[in-house]
Amino acid sequence: MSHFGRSGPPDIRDTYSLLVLNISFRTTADDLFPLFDRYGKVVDVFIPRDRRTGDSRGFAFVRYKYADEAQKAVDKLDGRNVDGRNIMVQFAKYGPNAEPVHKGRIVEVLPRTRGRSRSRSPRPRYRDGYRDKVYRRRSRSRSRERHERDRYRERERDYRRRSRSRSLSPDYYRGHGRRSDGDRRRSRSRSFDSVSPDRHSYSPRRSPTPHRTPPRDKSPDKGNHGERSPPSRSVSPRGRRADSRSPSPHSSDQD
DNA sequence: GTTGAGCGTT
Repeated sequence: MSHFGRSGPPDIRDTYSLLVLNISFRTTADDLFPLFDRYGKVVDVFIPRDRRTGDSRGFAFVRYKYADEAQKAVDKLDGRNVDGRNIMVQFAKYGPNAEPVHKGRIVEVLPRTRGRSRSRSPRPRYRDGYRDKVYRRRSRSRSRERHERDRYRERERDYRRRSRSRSLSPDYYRGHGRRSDGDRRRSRSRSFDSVSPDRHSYSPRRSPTPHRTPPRDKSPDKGNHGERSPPSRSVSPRGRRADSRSPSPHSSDQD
């Protein structure tokens, strides 16, 4: 993977994750590591990739050991041109396990409310004017949507596979599940039978569709047996020999 | 050969 030869997350006990966006598709973790390691102790650099193609998704996660170094890297590497692309470095908002992240650090969720939980105002953790350069375009690429949907679909598929099939609600089959062709065909046939029973009740021996004239040039057994007729005279009753022959009929008429 | 908003893995 994009790790340092280690499988899975190395250690996220006290690491600060930075989200690096707008990176090139060919930028690897090895390319970002020396760049980010210059501003602090980089614990791990991870670049999510597609499980099918294996291509980078265009963003990476850089985990620092200290918050101050991470902040410095954000302030320094944010907007820096890397591999011909201006990257956007910011603190990760969500952890790998969908856990809330505060300042790049995974917030420890306490099972029990500590005393009285005072409601804190959702003040922006970022400095003023920071999000001004994070705004993106409205339109998105359709190809990305397809990838995202595939990812989610794959994730759902994996979840379904692990989960019990009996737990699936009937609504799932009603919405996504597709009836077999037999049921659908039967349903449609019944509908047609109810609407117009005379339309589709045609005798099999009867041929409502007359056989179209078969190609004459392709049926040698039609009547050409024994008598060979030159295609330049007998055939083509309409008289299109001009096309069959040379574009100069008056010239070849001599022969 | 392409794409370009976003939040992560054995």
